[in-house]
Order: sequence, then C-alpha cells, then structure tokens
Amino acid sequence: MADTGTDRDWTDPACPVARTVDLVGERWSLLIVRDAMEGPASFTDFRRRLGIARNILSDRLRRLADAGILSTSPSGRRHVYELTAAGKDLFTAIVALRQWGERHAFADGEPRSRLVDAEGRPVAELRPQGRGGAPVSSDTTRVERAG
Amino acid sequence: MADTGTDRDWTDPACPVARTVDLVGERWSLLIVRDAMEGPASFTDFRRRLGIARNILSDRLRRLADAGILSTSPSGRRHVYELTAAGKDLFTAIVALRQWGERHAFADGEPRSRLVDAEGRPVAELRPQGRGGAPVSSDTTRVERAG
DNA sequence: TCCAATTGGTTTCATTTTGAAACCATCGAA
DNA sequence: TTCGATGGTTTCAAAATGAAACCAATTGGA
Repeated sequence: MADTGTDRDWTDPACPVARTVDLVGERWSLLIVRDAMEGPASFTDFRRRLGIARNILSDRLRRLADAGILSTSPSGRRHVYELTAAGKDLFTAIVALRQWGERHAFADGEPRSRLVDAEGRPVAELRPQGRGGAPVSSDTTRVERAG
Repeated sequence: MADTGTDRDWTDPACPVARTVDLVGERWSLLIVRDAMEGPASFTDFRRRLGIARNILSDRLRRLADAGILSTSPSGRRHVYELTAAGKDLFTAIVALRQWGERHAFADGEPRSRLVDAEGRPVAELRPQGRGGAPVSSDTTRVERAG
C-alpha cells in the first residue's frame, strides 16, 4: 500500500467508501484497472483500448502506481503496467459495478460484454451477507461511525 | 430505469462496468448514494453531511434522479430524496468498495466506520463465485466481448 | 399579521481538470 | 543512419468544479 498517511486529505477520512472513491473514483481510473485485469499492458495498449488522452493516461497510471494499485516494470523500452495484489483485489468491486450495470443500465437485448468463468459460465451474482450467512441489505445494516 | 437509450453517448457502450461508471462515477455521486442508503434525506441533509457545493449537489441529485437511482417527492416545501429500487441495488457495489477500502486504504489502527448487520456484527466479505460455487478471480475469468 | 429564519435552489465567476494536438527523447530494426 | 514505434511532456482551449452571492417560497414565532 502507499500514500495512506495523514498528509493526504481525504474527502471523508473515516469512511472506507470515500477513501476508495478518492483513490480510484476519478474518470478513467476504474476502466484502466478493469483492462489491467486481463493481464499486463503497455501505455499504448491502454490508449488503444480506451481512447483516452495521452496526458490523462499518464496521470492516471502515475496515480494508480502511487496508490499501490499498479506496478510498472522499469526495465526495457516497452514498459509494462501490471496490477499489484491490491489492484487485483479490486476485482470484487468491479464485478459488483458490472453486475449493477447489467441489471440497470441496458435496455433489453442491447449487446453487452459478459464476465464468464473458465468453463464459459457467467459469474454468480454477488450478495452481501451477515456473519450468520443471511442476506443483508441497506435496510438491515447500519454504518457504525468511527469511535 | 431512465436514459439508457441510444441518445446517450457512453464511454464504452457494450461494457456494463463503463456504463455504471458513467452513471455514478462522477465526484460525489456515490457518496450521495451511500448517504441515501441510511434513509430518505433532504438537500440540506446531504449538504451538511458531505460539505459539497450547492450547485454541484443540485446537479448530482438531478443526474441521479434522471438515471433512476433517486426519486424526489415533489410535494411540500421540504423535498425528500430517496433511493429507488435501482438505487438500493447499488448496495452491493458500495459494500465492495467499502471492503476494498478497509483492506487497502487504512493504516493499522486508523479509525474508520464499519458496516454492521442488525446484531452489530460486521458484514461478511464479498467473494465472487462461478456458477458452480467455486471462488473466481481475474485469473480464472474472462470478459466475453459483445457479439 | 408581519417578520425572520429555513429550505432549496440558481447565477456568477474564478480555479481546476480534462482533452486535443504538437512536440520530443529513446530504442530497435532495416 | 534513418525510420518508425513507444512513452511520454508541454501547451493551450474547453469543460467541470466550487465558493459566494442572490432569490423565491414556506414555516414558525412574536
């Protein structure tokens, strides 16, 4: 991990949601991570895939590396950007955003990409559960503010 | 749902992750939704809780309503903004972002809010699974591009 | 009843971020 | 040795953000 010290000024320091959004919530950042999930990629790979401006991509890659989400191989001419363990751990969040989009951001029949497992079967829908295993929702949970 | 027609120009039209980010990925949007999870809230409630500029809050509430994520009661002076079913369904994504933040965006011992169930026990960690129930990760899944 | 405060904004304008385009340095291949 | 590809940076215009002022409608109290 990097840059979680007291120097950074978070939007809402005690809230893990807000901290995450501060780290990966800027335009393009999560899409860069999404693409990096498919394997190591170069500057131009991201450019081609996303159509993002060079300077912005440069900035986002730097920020993601500063946040400990991407690592960059310093050797050789053709740099390669790769997810760190923390970066790969964003998989769950990206799956959750993907599944919400599938449910609410497409009209019926609109073409969309799918996330499938090794056998080609769609990944199961995520469902938050309490410690006992029973499903929970915003109605049955609450946020305990930091003491 | 609203505004998923062909008129909107998405960053990456076939990708559900990108569509979700287009809808709720702007600064403040997800924090507004996070707060709305705790129950109906007024304009000033959000202002007080978030410290967001009035015009930006006004814009975000409008966009979230346009996206079908918030509904607003038109009657009475004191408006109330409330999550729709689609809005409440963002719970899973927000939990996923929260859990990532808990794991990677705090130094040990830093105070943080917690999400707990009705009995006060922390919500279990989300874990993506294949259809068979086995855990999956970015290494064991792939994105099938839209046909 | 009238006044003041509260609520829910909009408008204006300065600052910051984004993005397009041009520029540039390094490396490898021909 | 020259050319193209790669991985940037710089420059500048346009768009988004944010602070502050302004405003209209309602509510509560003297």
